[in-house]
Amino acid sequence: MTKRPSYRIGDLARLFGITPRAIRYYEELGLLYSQDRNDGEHRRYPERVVVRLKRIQQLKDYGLALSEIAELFEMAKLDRSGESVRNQLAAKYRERLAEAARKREALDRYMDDLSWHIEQLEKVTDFFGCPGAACESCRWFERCDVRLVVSREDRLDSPEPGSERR
Amino acid sequence: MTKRPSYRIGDLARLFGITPRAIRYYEELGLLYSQDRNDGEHRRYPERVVVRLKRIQQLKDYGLALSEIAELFEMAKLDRSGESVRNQLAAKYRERLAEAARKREALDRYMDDLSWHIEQLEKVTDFFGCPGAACESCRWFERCDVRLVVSREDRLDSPEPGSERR
DNA sequence: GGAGAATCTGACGTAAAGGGCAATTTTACG
DNA sequence: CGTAAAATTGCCCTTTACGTCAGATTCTCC
Repeated sequence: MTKRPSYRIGDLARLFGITPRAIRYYEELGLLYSQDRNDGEHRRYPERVVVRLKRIQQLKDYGLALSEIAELFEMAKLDRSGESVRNQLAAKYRERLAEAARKREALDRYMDDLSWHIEQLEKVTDFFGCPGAACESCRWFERCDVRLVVSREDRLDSPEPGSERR
Repeated sequence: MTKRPSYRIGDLARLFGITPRAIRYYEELGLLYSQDRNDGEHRRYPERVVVRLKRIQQLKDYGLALSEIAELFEMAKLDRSGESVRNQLAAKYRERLAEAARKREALDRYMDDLSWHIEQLEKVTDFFGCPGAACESCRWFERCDVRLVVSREDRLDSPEPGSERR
């Protein structure tokens, strides 16, 4: 009967800035285990779960879904040496890293595009003439991707869709 | 009765690499309008919607939710001059840009972190001893965030949670 | 032992952007 | 005209990570 300190669900929730519901959910998914208890008794968590929760948060932050985290933990149970867990985890990390790199590039392009559009919005005086008549004199014409899809004689896009004016 | 060419839903779908369902959904959200028709008739879209769809895809790519795109279009209807639409759009874009910048920074930190963890995984031999005994001699100790939360005498986290072995 | 706080279980709800039927109709083509 | 392809409406389903009750029970503290 070692009187090791144990946590109540609310303590953990506060400690990690999450709700009890989330913790129960993790437990439901098998990411976490509370100590044995009988029906209706409040959960008690050993200190270990603090590490677990921290790890869950880490992995979550690194973009793993809870199901993936569960897999890793499952694997860890079967693999006392830690060898394949480590490999798997490293693989996942590398995967995420590559993905992050892609995202970064996309983000860069995105920002570049946004900047361009902002600039354009500031300079283009005839908003509804774009795409349309304004294209003729548009200095962005070559970069414009709307143009590609639009035939010369098309007019304004915006006002009144199928509307009454004819 | 000008016989202007009009699109069928499937044409548009193919043209934009989306499904007819998606197009109907856009229409349902008021992002798109087809020409008047009676019950059960197939939808016909004027050429204009090609521009619309292109724009929707652009805005979507730029991270706007469909609801936001709808807002913009709504605004455009009320504002023939295009002035406030332009401002609003520019504001949204700037917002997205700032957000993207934040994301980029976060992404950089994230990648840095991931790299570190990968490196660590490759070097740390005692996976389950981390955090735990291995902390004493861990060369990453200072960067470790698990340590912050773990008391000295805590042991392995991974194998067997509340388990049978004692 | 009693008040009040914390927690329990169970079930349903949410958001976003469509996906996937199914039964029926419309349209295009030869 | 007959068929086959394409569309129609309506409605429920999906995913993820919880949120949000509600009513009952348990814990803590005085």
